[in-house]
Amino acid sequence: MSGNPPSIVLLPSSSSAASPNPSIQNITTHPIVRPPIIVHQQTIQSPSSSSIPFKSVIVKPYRDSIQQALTTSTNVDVKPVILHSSDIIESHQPNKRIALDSTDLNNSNLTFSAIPKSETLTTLQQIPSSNTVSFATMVPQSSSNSPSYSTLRLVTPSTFINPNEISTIQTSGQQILLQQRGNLVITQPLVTLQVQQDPNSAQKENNSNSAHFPTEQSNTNARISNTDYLPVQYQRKPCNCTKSMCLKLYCDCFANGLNCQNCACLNCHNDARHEEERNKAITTTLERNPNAFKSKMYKFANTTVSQPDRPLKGCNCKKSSCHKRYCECYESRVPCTSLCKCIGCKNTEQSVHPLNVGFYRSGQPKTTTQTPLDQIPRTGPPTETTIPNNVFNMEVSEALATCLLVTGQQCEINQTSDLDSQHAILKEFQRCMHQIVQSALGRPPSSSSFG
DNA sequence: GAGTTTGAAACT
DNA sequence: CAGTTTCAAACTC
Repeated sequence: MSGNPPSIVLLPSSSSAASPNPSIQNITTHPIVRPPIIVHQQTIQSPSSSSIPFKSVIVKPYRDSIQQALTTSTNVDVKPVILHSSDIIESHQPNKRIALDSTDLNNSNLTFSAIPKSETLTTLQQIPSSNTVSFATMVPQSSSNSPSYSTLRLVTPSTFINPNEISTIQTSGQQILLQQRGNLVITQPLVTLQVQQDPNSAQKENNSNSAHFPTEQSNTNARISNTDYLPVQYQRKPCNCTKSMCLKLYCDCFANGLNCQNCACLNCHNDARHEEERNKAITTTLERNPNAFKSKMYKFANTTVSQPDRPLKGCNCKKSSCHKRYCECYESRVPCTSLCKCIGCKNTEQSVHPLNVGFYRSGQPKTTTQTPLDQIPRTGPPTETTIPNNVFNMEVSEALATCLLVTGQQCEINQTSDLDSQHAILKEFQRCMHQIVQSALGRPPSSSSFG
């Protein structure tokens, strides 16, 4: 498509009046979906710069991030979406995923920007990039006049990119989904928007909005297509509810604050078509359980102060020894705590996944060979010299490994010498570690580069 | 794939 | 609040 890139303007969900411009479809945000969660913000220079280091690490766990996005306070402005009539929205392809490597991130226009509280508008734009691959860019609208904007820190990039799958904005009935679903960006629940049709042309059911934002594709990008390389825990499991209409917490989709998509459920009301009913159910559920839709298990280990990321409840297992996925603690890969009422528990700090061992270690190093990390005191809240014990969870470990793999692959592609490759990987490791620690300390990572 | 087991959520 | 029922997922065969 030629002309201006399509843009989506997020406006408060309350201002759902039809646009005065008849050529514009009005779309309001999903009532419970908040703006993209910003784990850390970084002010960077103009998005036109191709040297922006977009690749970063989100320390927050996937689930927690989503839930925080869904339940976070409303003090950030949310604006409805405005689609230009000329915009084309691609039909929804639920399992479509996109993964990008660091080159793509560094060379593309892909950024996810924070909406500073002072900002009133945020624009979601799709900008054709110089290499003919389009990415979604979400920038404060004022950025056109401003030399800087805030950037959402992205989870580390995954390995491959399939140019055929670079369609960043999709619809599912009344939903627009931004689906960069590598293990780098968890945007779907964060930028799930509900379409509200122009009243003049509204039909009772919004079925198959088949337009799509055009996606320029590069045939020169010969990377491997693979939609299923994501770790299982990053992939959304379709629910199979038959009786709950997917409006009870039994339904994982509902419990995670997501609409059902590509699920095998029967009589599903957990979708945009039943928004009213769904909202009612959410209200009811929250009345009954104010902690619903929040992460139950995630916690900062070894901290005594109450904080939002501590587990909100414990499990109640009797027969599984807390070693089956029935156990929510086990499934969340956290050891059972004093909050649990389980019997015969074997899900202790000593028995968690090896990759999480460092995570729940209670100050006793496993070996006598201490690393500098081992010497970091592990009690109390994070300070200048300490970090929370749960920094190196599975997600972060995998993200770190992926970063290093990507770096290695790039060296291979560039036919870098072994020595230089080693150097590059070490530098990447250093950079990741720095970011992880910075994130753990609750600071925006420094923008200075290591190289 | 069907049936059973399990534990969370819902209900009383 | 405690006991029971319902539910969907995990598990077993």
